[in-house]
Amino acid sequence: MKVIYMGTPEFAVPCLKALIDNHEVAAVISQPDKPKGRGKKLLPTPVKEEALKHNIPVYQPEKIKDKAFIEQLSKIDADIFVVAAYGQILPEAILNMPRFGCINVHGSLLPKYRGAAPMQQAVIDGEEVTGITIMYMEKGLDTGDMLLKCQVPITPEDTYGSLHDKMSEAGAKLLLEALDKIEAGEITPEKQDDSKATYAHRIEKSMGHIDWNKSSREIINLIRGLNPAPGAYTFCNEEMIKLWKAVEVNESCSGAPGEIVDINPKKGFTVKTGDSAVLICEMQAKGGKKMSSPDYMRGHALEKGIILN
RNA sequence: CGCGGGGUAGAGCAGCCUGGUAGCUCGUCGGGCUCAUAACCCGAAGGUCGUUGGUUCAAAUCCGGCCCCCGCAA
Repeated sequence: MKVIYMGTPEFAVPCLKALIDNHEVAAVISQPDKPKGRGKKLLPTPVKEEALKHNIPVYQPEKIKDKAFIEQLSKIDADIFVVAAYGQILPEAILNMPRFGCINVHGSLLPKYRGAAPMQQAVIDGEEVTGITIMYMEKGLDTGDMLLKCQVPITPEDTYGSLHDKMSEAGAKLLLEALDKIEAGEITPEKQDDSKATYAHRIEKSMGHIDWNKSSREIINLIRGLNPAPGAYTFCNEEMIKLWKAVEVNESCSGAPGEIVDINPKKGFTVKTGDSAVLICEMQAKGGKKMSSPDYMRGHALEKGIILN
């Protein structure tokens, strides 16, 4: 089929690759390059970069609602639009444009986790399974009729990062299947049960501030869900440290939530939580890179009784 | 020209302001001690102090250029 693809971040790259290998990608739409990173350098989006490798025309409208741009799109006369983490809301003029409509690759099992950060939220919530939904797009946010789903398990070791990689691959596979079925006319859209809908809002950095009164499970899941970005953090002697990996310690121990209750030069240090305690495995101090907590302790004096907050 | 921190032994850090013998914790190797330990004691190896110019009798330290890493902000 002749498709127009709309996507922006790394997550949307495997889908684009799959489309290039199996269909005709007439154009790629991605968010405008923005000054990113330390020097304020203008960086292409991952999807744009991939498209350019294959000499596919890339459009980066500031606002996709722009009338002139919409007209340009219609001239391409694509069969279907495929959207994956594009980052802008499509106006109805676009939704109604292609013969087979607009479909979206979404990182959750709808109607659960509609919204911008479904994968992070699933890990933060301690879910054991999530998945991909391919759906028709309509006016509402992630409310369209569902076409195809596949499950992706979340292991206890998974982080947002590792889940993201599995999901983007699963999404690409499912997308191809969906396109084949749509073309063959052998797919039945299924309505979402709006009463079961939940929303995963955009992740903000402040969400990473650890509340040590919470349970060990909740804290560990937060750390997992925000790894590798933007990271869960706490303050130690007024200085922010990011925590990248922690495991629960079962032995009961006394102390206030946030208090360092054990120091082990080989394993790391242990912090009291609301219900038990967690051993910090990997962390990062300001200006430094990620390191194991025993490495950190070699150069920084940590003692029992210090309160993290 | 967005703001800031940093590059010193295999790892993590101190030393720099106030130039003058390369230091700490850990690891490694060798030896000793103990029923035992995140053990303890003795000894050893391991560094062109990111790179490159400059100042100086003398530069990890002061000054300039460059490379790389990281936090914030976006």
